[in-house]
Amino acid sequence: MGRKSLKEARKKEIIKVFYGLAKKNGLENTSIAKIAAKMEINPSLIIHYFQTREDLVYGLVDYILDKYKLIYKVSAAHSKDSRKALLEIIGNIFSKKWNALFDDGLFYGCYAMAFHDAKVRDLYKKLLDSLREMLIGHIEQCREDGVLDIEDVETVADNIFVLIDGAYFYLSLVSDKNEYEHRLAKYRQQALSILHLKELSEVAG
Amino acid sequence: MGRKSLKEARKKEIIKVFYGLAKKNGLENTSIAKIAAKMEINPSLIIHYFQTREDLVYGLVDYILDKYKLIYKVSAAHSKDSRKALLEIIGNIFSKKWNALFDDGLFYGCYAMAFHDAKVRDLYKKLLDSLREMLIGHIEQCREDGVLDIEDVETVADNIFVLIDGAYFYLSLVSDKNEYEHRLAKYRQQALSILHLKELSEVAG
DNA sequence: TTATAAATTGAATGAATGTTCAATTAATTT
DNA sequence: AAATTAATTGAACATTCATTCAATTTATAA
Repeated sequence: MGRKSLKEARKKEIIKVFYGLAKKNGLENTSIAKIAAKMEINPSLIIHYFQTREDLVYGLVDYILDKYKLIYKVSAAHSKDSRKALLEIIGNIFSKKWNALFDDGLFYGCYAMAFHDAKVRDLYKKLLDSLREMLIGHIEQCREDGVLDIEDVETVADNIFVLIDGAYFYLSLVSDKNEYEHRLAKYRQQALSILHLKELSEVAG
Repeated sequence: MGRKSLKEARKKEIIKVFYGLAKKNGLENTSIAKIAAKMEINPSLIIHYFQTREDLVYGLVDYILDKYKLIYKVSAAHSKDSRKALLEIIGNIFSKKWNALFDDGLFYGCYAMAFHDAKVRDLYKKLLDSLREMLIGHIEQCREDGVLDIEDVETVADNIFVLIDGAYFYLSLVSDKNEYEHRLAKYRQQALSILHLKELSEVAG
């Protein structure tokens, strides 16, 4: 009996507001009090759900990494065709839509925490490793299906993986829209070149 | 007349202590008071030299980016031989010594600030662009000297540039020494492959 | 030695921080 | 209706924060 718990839903609400404010003003300028003010609730309610600010930040990191994971999602339509699946992933990764859906500033802000917080470090490490494994899996599948001419799958996957991180890193500073798209296209090309593939025109959406 | 100014030297001292503390505890956990305590001086002295905390942070960013620039330095010995100069740069970049000399955590922490601070953004953008230009210059020189078989210099430079950023990004999370060195070697190999060069055994130090 | 200018201290400020605890309000079950 | 459980508030806490200002110490040149 008693009232039914809103715990999980409420925690997510709080983290979303946290995310929004931190995106605008930076992680270091976003306090519990400010989140509470924005939500028009009492600061102690936030502490009620997350016992400490530290836990709240861990929640944000989870939230951010979950979003990041989406970049590697494959649509059901291509899940049977390994070649199309891989091309979709490459196409997705090097598409400008992430610019709107995902905030790089927070991604790097939280990443910086990994250097003095073991828990954050583990979260990032595990995520990145799982994404790389996923990429290896897709490429391996393509090779088995005979649609990809590659010797060392791991090395190829690794080079693409690093290309992604580096591309995202630099692109975050490019504000000119045309330059942004131009570079994005170049990086995609480079990814395909690493895979020994030509430019993709067949796979759209 | 009057006392001679220690301003610049003192500012640098303060920033070095700032750097040291922020490296250990994170940027967000390093206050003016803590820096002052570590130096056994009065907090107001720090404000005397840097008018606001904001300015102090800008000073730190400058300091960090200056260090980062060193990665691209070419020793005098190789400055006449474009091929050796390029190989030295590649060798330098993908060497583990930066792990000790340079703190990636702060680099990313400050980088995150670029997303909501125009000044920091400009500092990073200008530095990265100048480094890329530098790389283009070296590669272009090699091509002119006929020691490099490359069509599109800018694209090649860009791909290496992005490889560097991506490599640094992921390597920051690799704590196992053997894996670290193994990956580093792989990334260097990939850089040379982009340049259409074989593994370098001739250039040491 | 005296004037000068910079270095440095020390005390004080108000605002914001994260966190606590007890009290109250609002659902849901018996 | 009564009991129960969770949501939420509100007041208070000690700490820390960046910053201020006036006072003092210290070095240098005239």
